[in-house]
Amino acid sequence: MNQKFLKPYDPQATEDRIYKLWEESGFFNPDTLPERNQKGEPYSIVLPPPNVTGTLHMGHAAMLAIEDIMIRYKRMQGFKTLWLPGTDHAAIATQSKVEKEIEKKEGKRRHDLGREEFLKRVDAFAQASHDTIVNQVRKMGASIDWSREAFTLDEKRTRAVRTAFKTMHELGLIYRGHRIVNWDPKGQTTISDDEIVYEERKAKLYTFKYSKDFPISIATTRPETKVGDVAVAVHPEDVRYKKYVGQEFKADFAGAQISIKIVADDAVDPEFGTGAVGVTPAHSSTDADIASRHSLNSVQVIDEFAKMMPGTGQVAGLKVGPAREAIVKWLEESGLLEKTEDITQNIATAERTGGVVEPLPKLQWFIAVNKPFKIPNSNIPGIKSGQEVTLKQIMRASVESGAIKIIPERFEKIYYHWIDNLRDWCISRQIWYGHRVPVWYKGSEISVGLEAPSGDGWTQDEDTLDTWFSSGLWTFSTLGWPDQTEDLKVFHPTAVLETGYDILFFWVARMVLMTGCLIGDVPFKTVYLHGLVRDGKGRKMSKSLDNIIDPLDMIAKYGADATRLSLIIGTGPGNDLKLSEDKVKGYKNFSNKLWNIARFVISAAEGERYDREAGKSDFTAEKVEFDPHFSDWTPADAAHVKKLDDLMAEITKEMEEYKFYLVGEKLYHYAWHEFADIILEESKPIIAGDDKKAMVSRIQFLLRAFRTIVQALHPFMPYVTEEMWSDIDQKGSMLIVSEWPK
RNA sequence: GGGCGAUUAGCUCAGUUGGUAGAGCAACAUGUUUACACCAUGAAGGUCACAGGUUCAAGUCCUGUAUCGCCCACCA
Repeated sequence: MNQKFLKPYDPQATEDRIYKLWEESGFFNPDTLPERNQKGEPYSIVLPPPNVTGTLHMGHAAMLAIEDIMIRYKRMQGFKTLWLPGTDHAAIATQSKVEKEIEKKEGKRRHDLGREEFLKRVDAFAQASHDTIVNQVRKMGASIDWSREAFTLDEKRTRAVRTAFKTMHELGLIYRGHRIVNWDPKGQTTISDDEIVYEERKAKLYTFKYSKDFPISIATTRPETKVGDVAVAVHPEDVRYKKYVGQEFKADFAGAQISIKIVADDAVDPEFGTGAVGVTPAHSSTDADIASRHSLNSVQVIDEFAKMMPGTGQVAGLKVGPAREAIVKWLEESGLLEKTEDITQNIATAERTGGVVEPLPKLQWFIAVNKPFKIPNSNIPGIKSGQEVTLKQIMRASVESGAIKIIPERFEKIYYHWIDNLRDWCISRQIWYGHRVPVWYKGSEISVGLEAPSGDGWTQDEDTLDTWFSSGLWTFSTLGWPDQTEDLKVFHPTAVLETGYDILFFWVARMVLMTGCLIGDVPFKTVYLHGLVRDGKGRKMSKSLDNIIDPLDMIAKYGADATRLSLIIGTGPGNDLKLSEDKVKGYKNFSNKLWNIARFVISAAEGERYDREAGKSDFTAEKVEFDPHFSDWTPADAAHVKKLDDLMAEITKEMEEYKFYLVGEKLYHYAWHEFADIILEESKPIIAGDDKKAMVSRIQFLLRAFRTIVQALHPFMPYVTEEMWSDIDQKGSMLIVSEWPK
């Protein structure tokens, strides 16, 4: 017996060595898998690319553990498996992180460095961050194909992004428009609807009239925007105001000359406030909608720095805050203010910077989600090639038809709800780090393409694309699209997308949109959503709470296998997981338990027998070699075999149902409390006894059961199982490609 | 305002189509016996949030309530 079994299992001395063996074996790469897998059906997963903003956290560790389980399980079953890694440039997140760092160290801002120099700095940061991440992914034991690694901002992906932009522009789905966007004055960029976080804040609701002779009072929480009002909207059936509809009034509002038309619109709730709304088309998308229905013009009164623009009377040049106070003061002094109430309202803030979002009219690029277009080709059930559809319909049909299954199912409802509320997606950003909008201008000419048009005088759009635009292409841009590569043919659509439920809209829905539009297919057949990893008390892990558990720390202390198990057991899909260090520690003990089971089983097979009288053991007894076809079981062993077979059938079914938490727990329980506690204990007298048939039968069973346990546990605990395999299976094969026990 | 989820042993969670409540951890007692003290053996621990209903039978199905959590939303 290998002497290593005489000491407790040491993950530190094992894991890096084993990972190297796997990498050298070529089994991470579908092209160099054994014959059996080459002939197997393709099974592919793309890794949700971690942001190159720093290091991986427990959430990433959980994601890696789950995906590695899926891939290793399918690989053992003989599928042609591909798990494709990559990283995400994460545009605004990375840019602001580097910006903060530079400001802290050098006191400079990005404009002090200039676009080119600043981007060099970001690239350097991204590279360093990338290296850290790759190292962490390896430490987790991820059986991932590094030869196909991708980056959302590398050359190939740039070509994919530009091709996607050009194609969607030609289809009429990408357009440039002057529309109300969510402007983040702090980050100085537009953001999408999904990047808004609503915060509940106390506010004051002011009721007032524009002027003494104005017939209707209105209520607002933002008096400063009222210098941009062009109308007052009332409900068409509201008897109080019916008589005024169609009339127009002029007023001097705190020095600003405004003209207000009374319009009737269904969007107005007659029960709220005074039942009349001051319409500010330039600074509210609701109001912009009302304005467009009544052909009203729009007056912008707030600029990109959240300052009042010229022409706004006495508040011109003030920030919105002071401007609000000034207007309220003016209303009071003029005797126009009728009521001030305290209310709580949801205020829109930018997720990234925390800045209060200012709706502004701006010229930006959008993706039209409600515009019908002829889809060139489609494999999506219910949508025919050449049919007129909208992107929303594609997104809905992909899931409704069952072409995509979301686990857990309840997220399907949430997904539909999101689609129903979806508005055109603003994709241009006023930041530097990212894919530059592939559009060139020369005077009034516009060119959309893969590269600058020939000829002088063309300048490229200054803006970059929302990071989710490139992530949306991820399942196929990583496989070589727009080229019709072999990888694309074989591995797309991917089998499963496994990711956190928090990016269902940001990412999953966008992938469905982009893939449906550009490939005419679904990006994946199954979506498996995992939850958040919280601390032992159920709180989010954060720096300020100082409760962060670092995956690398856990791996160093207890090993990657234990860390992985702790992230799998005790949680189902879509549920948050509470993790404490004790939990990880418990599974470290399990690694060692397996180690000692190996020691017992191997030594028994090798003929070690304890001599009670002598008080010591020797290796003089007959050796028993594992026989996969052995059938001469004693009744007791036949019962054990049956039970083991039943267990395997059960867990194989549960693996297919993605119930990894159950499988992990059942294997843990069987190995420890059935196999070790009961079967091993009762084996001791049988092995040492005189009944040779019973002895052989029992040792055959021990070998068989232990091999099965090790194989079935391999997806969950790859390191310790692989390390033991070479001592269990003397043929020199590797566990990673051994056949899943049925 | 709309929607979703959770509530089962001290803690973390299972509980498949309704059929006498299960695991792990922790705690308790005991013990160094021929794998393992990163251990073993043993015992203990639950009005399945609450109230109704359907049923021969409900943790499971229906209705309602409470508490906690999450998501969505252009009541100015």
